[in-house]
Amino acid sequence: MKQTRAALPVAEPASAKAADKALARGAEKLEWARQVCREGHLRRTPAREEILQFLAHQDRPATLATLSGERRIAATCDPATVFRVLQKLEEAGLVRRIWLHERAPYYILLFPHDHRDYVLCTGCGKVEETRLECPVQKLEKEVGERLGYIEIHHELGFYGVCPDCQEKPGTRRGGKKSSCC
Amino acid sequence: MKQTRAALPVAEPASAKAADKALARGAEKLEWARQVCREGHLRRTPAREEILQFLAHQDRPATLATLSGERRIAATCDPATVFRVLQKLEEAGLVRRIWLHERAPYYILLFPHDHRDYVLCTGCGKVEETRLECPVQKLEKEVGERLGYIEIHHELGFYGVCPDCQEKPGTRRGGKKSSCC
DNA sequence: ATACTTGCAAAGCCTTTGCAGATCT
DNA sequence: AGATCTGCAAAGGCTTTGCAAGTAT
Repeated sequence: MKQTRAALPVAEPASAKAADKALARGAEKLEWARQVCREGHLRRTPAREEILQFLAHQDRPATLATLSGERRIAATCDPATVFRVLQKLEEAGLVRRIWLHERAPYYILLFPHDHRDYVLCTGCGKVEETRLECPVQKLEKEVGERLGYIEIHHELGFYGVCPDCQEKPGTRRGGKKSSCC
Repeated sequence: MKQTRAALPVAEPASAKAADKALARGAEKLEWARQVCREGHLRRTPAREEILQFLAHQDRPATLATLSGERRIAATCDPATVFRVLQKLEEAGLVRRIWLHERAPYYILLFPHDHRDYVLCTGCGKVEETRLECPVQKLEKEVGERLGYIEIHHELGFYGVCPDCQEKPGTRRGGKKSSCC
């Protein structure tokens, strides 16, 4: 499943308008992230800047390999640094590590009120976001009350075979993964 | 977070009656699992038998380490065998590998119509089941239709700080994990 | 000036695999 | 007999860390 590790292509926005919007949103996130860094007394370094830029403009979880492999980040710093930057960002509450379907952790930016759920292809490992209303948010409170947990959040992942993989053989459950996407 | 790796204690049923019920359900699952194995022409070996017994009576995901460490399984076979047995069971559709909050995969038995959602403590790593109605099942179809995926399933995990960890220091986000439970 | 960051290289942690011998059907 | 399993030991893949040098404040 090499594909999972390679840089995930950012989905092409449907229109120029949508592209503008996505860019604006990315800029907004980036600004927020810088602000939080400042408040957390994290120094502004090239590595952090590049990583935050990437995360802010990427609407899906990224692995360490994805990040380290991304051209601009790779040109700026070492993979170990990427790891440590993410670690710091996590401590600062900017980033969260989640586990989807691989041994490798995925990282997401925790922009406020920006919860997303994902769909993963069990064939090729592609990750997309559902773009559906998430029905679980309100359940969190209930879980907390019944079991006594606090500071609750959730992660919801859908797993299935994507259209591309459906056309290729050898992609089914338990079989070896294909590399279509 | 050593606790995650050690054998997870099976929750004490509230009453003798509940205990009986849980046992009966475990037996039912075990019978089903054996049946599927037979149909899949998987040989009946001590290792498989022990592992299936454990999974059938355990209502929460178990890691390789948990399984390999369990007394009866450890006495029966080698960790590499546990790994391979689980691999085979996964291919046969009896077991699924899921990723919760650690690099290590968790394994669950896929007893039909037995979907569960979990709550994980970000402090100590404890895993419980929510015992709440899962509202996501019906969303699966929608996700499939919109994005063209087939053979969809989902995994939903809640993350928070459990009651035990709330009493201990150093358990908060980004901090080092405690070992209370 | 000094505390935080980074690169490089090495260490770790678990999973995963090869192979020869044991087992199940 | 013949295909499957298993143990042991070694290989792998990625994350994680130590240390000395570099850099932001």
